Formats: sequence, structure tokens, C-alpha cells
Amino acid sequence: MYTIKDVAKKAGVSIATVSRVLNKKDRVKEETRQKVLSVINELNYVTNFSAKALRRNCTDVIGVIVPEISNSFYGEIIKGIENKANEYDLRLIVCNGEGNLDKERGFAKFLYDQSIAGMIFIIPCMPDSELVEMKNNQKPIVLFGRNMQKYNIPSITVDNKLGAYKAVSHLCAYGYKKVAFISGEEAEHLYDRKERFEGYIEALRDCGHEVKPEYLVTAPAETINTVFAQLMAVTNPPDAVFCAYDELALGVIKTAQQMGINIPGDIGLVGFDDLRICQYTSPTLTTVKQPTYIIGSLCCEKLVYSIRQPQEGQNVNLLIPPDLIIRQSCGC
Amino acid sequence: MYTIKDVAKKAGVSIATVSRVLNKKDRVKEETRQKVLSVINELNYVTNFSAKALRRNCTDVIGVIVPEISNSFYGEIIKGIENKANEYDLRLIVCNGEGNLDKERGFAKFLYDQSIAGMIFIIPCMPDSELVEMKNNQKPIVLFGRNMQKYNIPSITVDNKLGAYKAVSHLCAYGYKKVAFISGEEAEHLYDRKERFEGYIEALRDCGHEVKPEYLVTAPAETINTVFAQLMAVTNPPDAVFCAYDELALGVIKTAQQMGINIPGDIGLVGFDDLRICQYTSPTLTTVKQPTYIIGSLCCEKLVYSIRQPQEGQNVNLLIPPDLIIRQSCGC
DNA sequence: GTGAAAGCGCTAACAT
DNA sequence: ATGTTAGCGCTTTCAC
Repeated sequence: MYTIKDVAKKAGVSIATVSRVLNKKDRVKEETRQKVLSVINELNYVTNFSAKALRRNCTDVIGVIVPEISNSFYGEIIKGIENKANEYDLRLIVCNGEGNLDKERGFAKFLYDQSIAGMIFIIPCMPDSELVEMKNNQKPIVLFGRNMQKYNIPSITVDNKLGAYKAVSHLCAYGYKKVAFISGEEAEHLYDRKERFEGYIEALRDCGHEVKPEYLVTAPAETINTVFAQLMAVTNPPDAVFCAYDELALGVIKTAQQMGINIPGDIGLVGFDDLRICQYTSPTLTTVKQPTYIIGSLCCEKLVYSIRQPQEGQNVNLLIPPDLIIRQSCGC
Repeated sequence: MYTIKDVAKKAGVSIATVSRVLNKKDRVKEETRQKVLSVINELNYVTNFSAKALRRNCTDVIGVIVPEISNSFYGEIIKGIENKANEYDLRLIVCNGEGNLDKERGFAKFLYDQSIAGMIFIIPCMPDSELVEMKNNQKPIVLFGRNMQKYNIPSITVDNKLGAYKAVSHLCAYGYKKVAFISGEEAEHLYDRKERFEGYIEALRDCGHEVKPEYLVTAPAETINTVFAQLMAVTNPPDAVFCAYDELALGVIKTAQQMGINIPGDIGLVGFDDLRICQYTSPTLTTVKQPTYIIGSLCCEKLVYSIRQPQEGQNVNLLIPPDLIIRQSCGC
């Protein structure tokens, strides 16, 4: 393993010069530059990142905290981040926050202590205040799934309200009149859930349907079978269901099958997220797509921008309009 | 951000002593130790990993190269690795090799250059020789999906032959007599494919059925619809299909549905891997399960062992016997 | 049991 | 345009 010292000696220059050609900042005579470059190549020199990091007090590593790494939805986001990061010669550390505040805090602290270049939070559960604190720690951060424009934290969000609106108005346009809404468990940090609910409400209103409280269900994914059964047992049951997450819609498909309820014959169904699995269920699931890979890519792009140009003033939140992917489950 | 210098001064000892209590190797008088510890706690001191790495020429980071990070199969393995790594205070860098030799090489070189503590290769595509070279580079490595016991490289493999044998003999025991085998594209490094094929052959033989060449299909997942149609068009078509990967079985389910072929009524189907999606397809997919999380966990455990005890002589390859998960698609 | 000091490889301020 | 040098925070000999 050679060092700049070796390169310097062999090229007949000082280590400062080698450092200069390596970092491309100060100008070096073209001739010396070529000489140094050829020696670097010959020796197969690679810079020692630890030394560089120690000296600069900053690494070339960025971190990302996701809610669940084994979920392909986040896997695709990570992939988008990683490919973009590699383009910029940055390395990525992936942390599995598991939607757990303490874990998330632990990872964030760890990354921060390790002089990370910046970090990306995918649907963080930290309260706003802590995120602001992170930002004030001088390390750039980027959020996905939380708009903190007023604190000048760059972020990307999907227009959940619009997505839900598209989904529900599509159902209504096709003739469904009694659309239920099933959402996962409530949690302070799940803004997508709230926004999707708003879109649902607005679409119903705009279509001239009333919002019936008995059609509104909030329950964790594990209890979906009992919850769905209850929903279908109310007097005058719904003729369609909009699920705030595909995950829930999967549960509905399973339960409906067990109960002998036909989708879309007896009941229409639309989800949100477009998990890969939606193409393989029976019926295939109509859903609102979040462009995961692109989201990851954009998050990274924004972060790199913040790292390289640490001033404020960029277009802070990027709102992505989602598309409705029409498949079989809505019958339209 | 405090350094050991600050701690030393405040505790009234030398930096060497602080380093000693931090590293727990040399013995320190209990009293001084307590004093130092309390100052560390008070100042909220965290060690600078870059400096440590520079000095020791080795980081506390391990790397893993997977074929596809957005695939939940690998996501679960990564999760297993990460959780175990965190237990040992190691951090994890995930690289998306994409089954591409050049990418894999690039990542391996990068990680190696970065004085990584060790690395894990999940179904690597590198040839044996390069893997041996990696090992000889003094950094411990662990493989999943490749047995290189003879080169003393620790590894974990799933008993693919046994898994395939279980799957096929299950089909035969239920009365299927004409079992086809669909595998993905051939590739030198896909040992699982070959072993699963062997298990298929052996099971057929043991059940007294002959192996018919027209029942053997090798094709990439994208072409599964044409390929499956051809398979069903041979004179005396198969009554069951064993797919070397769930991915292929998913394609079969889709195609069969389009063709109006009923599974398992017209044809039995078994896959291999137990992707999460298998529970949601219709019919649900009978398959051979690979315990992904545990595999990841064990890979990491083995790596840590190699890092801490760099001698040879451990039980080098761990062979995991897989279980057959019986669902609807085989009709048994 | 503890301290002093060298030095890991690099960057950047300063000097020439 | 290039060289000299200090020092980032840590581990690890070598003294005592």
C-alpha cells in the first residue's frame, strides 16, 4: 500500500504537489501533473480515506436511515440513492431504523459522530425539533416524506393528497358510491396517512358523496382480517375500499378471498405505493405509484447539492405528483 | 467535539491512560478507570473513528456485496447481517453488485482499499481464483452461496440439492408423474441452479420416473411466458413444474392464468426461495424456504469470528438444510 | 500502573 | 508553481 510520500519521491516532487493533483484544486503545471498521474497509476496508489477524513474532519460517506431495509419499497429507494452516490464517489451506509425512534436517534448520532458528509432520512419518526437540531449540527440532511420547508431543510415528498384524490375519484367515476377508507395505525410522524385521508375526503366531497364514519377504519396491518370483516358487516356495507397502503390492500385481498368476497365483482379495491407484489396478486392491484428509484436518486442529488454548496436558497421541497396505476382490483 | 486530550486533562491523567481504559486491554487501576470513565461520560466523548482507523490501519466497518438490494430476499439477509453487526459495534456498507462482475470487483477493491475490517459476499459472481486472492489480502471474507472449503474460506450454503429433492419428491409422492424443471439462465457462478437441478434428477430417479429432456427448460425470467407456453405444447406435456427460483414460478403463475391453465388443478407448481410474495399469489406458492435473516446473521457471526480470531481451523462451511413450505400451488 | 512521545497519511497555511 | 511543515486524534512502544 503506497502513500503520497512514495508517489512524491518517485515522481521527484513534494507531497504537497501530489496532494494538489489529487484534489484538483490548486493549479499544477501540466507536465508535473502528468508525471505524478503516471506514477500514481504505476504504483496503483489509492488515497487513504481515514487519513483524509481525519485531516478534513469529514468523510466521503453519506448515511441513510430507512424504516425497513427488507421491504423492497425502501430497497428501491436505497438503490436509487446508492447509484447516484457512486456517481459522485460517495459511499453509503444504510441504517435500518425500523420506525423506532430510539434506533433512529442512535443511528443518527452514530453517523454524526463519524463525521459523515450528510444524511438522508426516509420517512423519519423523529420529531421536527430533533431534525432541526440535526440540521443545525452543520451536516446537510435531506428528508423524504416530511416537508420542513419552513426550517429550510431540503426534502422530497409525494403529493399524497393528490394521489389519494386520483384513486378515489377514479372509483367514483366508475360508479362506486360507497368508498371506505382503511388506514394503518395512526402515528404522529405518518404524514402520508393523514394526507391520503384528506385526498379521500376531498374526492368524495367533489363527487357529491358523503363521508360516513362507519366507512373509516384505522387498524394495524396485522388485524386487517377482523377489521375488514367488521367493515363488511355494517348495515349498508361499502362497495369499494381505498387502502392508505398497499400492505393493507394485500391483507384485504387475502381476507376477501377467505370470506368468498369477489374483488372487483363484489367490491372495488385500490391501494397506494405500488409495491412490486401488486402485479402478482389475484386480482392484480390498482394502486397509486410512488416512483421509488427516482425518489432515492433525487434525495441523493439534493444531498450532494447541499454538501457542495452549503448555502441556503435552493428550491427546498420537491413535490412529486404520483400516478394511478390501473389494474384489475378496481374493476375499471 | 472532545478528544482524548480533553478527557485526559480533565481527568488529570495522560492520553495514554485514557486510551487504555477505552480499549480495555492493558490494565488500569480501578480508581483511575472510574475517574476517566466519568469524565468521558460527562463530556459525552466519542472516539474519532477516522483517527483510530488511520492509526490501526483498520476500520470498524464491514462490507457486503449483494446481487440486488431492491430484492427483499437480499434485503432480509442484509437485515440479518446488520443487526448482528450492530451487536458487535461494527458498521455495515452495503454494495449493490447487480450480478455484474465488474461492479463486484470495483466494490471489493474499493472496500479493500478502505481498510475494511472484512467483507461478506452474497452469491458472488467472481471466479474462485479472485476470491482466493481477496482472502490472501489478509482481510477476512465470508461467502454465502459458494463453498470454498478447500481454500479455507468460511462460507454458508443452503443444501440446494436436498431442497430440490424435497420439493420434487413431494410432488411425486402426491402422484405427479411428469415433473418439468424450469431454471433461469445458466451462469458459471450460479451453483444453486446446478445443485437444484441435481436434486430434481435424483428425486425423479428415486421415484422411478425418467428424466425427459423436453421437460428441461433453461430461460431467463423475462421470457417465461413464451417458454412456459412451449413447455405446455409438447406432446404429452408435464403435469407439474418445479422452478429453480420463485421468481420463475411467479412468471408461471401469471402465464398460466393468461392461458387459462389452472394451478394446481391442471398442473402442480413448486418454487424455491420463499420470497415474501409467495404468500400473496393466487394460488399461494409452495416453495423451498431459505432462512434469509438467519443466513445474514450467521454470515456476520462467522465474519466477526474471523476478524477476532484470524487463525484457520474453524468449521469452514456451514450447510443449511432448507424446509419445504407447503401451500396451494402443488395441490398437496 | 502510568506518562512521554513518535507517527499513521493526509491537507492546508505559509513560504519561496 | 511548488516545497516545507504543522497537526488532525489516536495507538503503541518505551521509559519510569
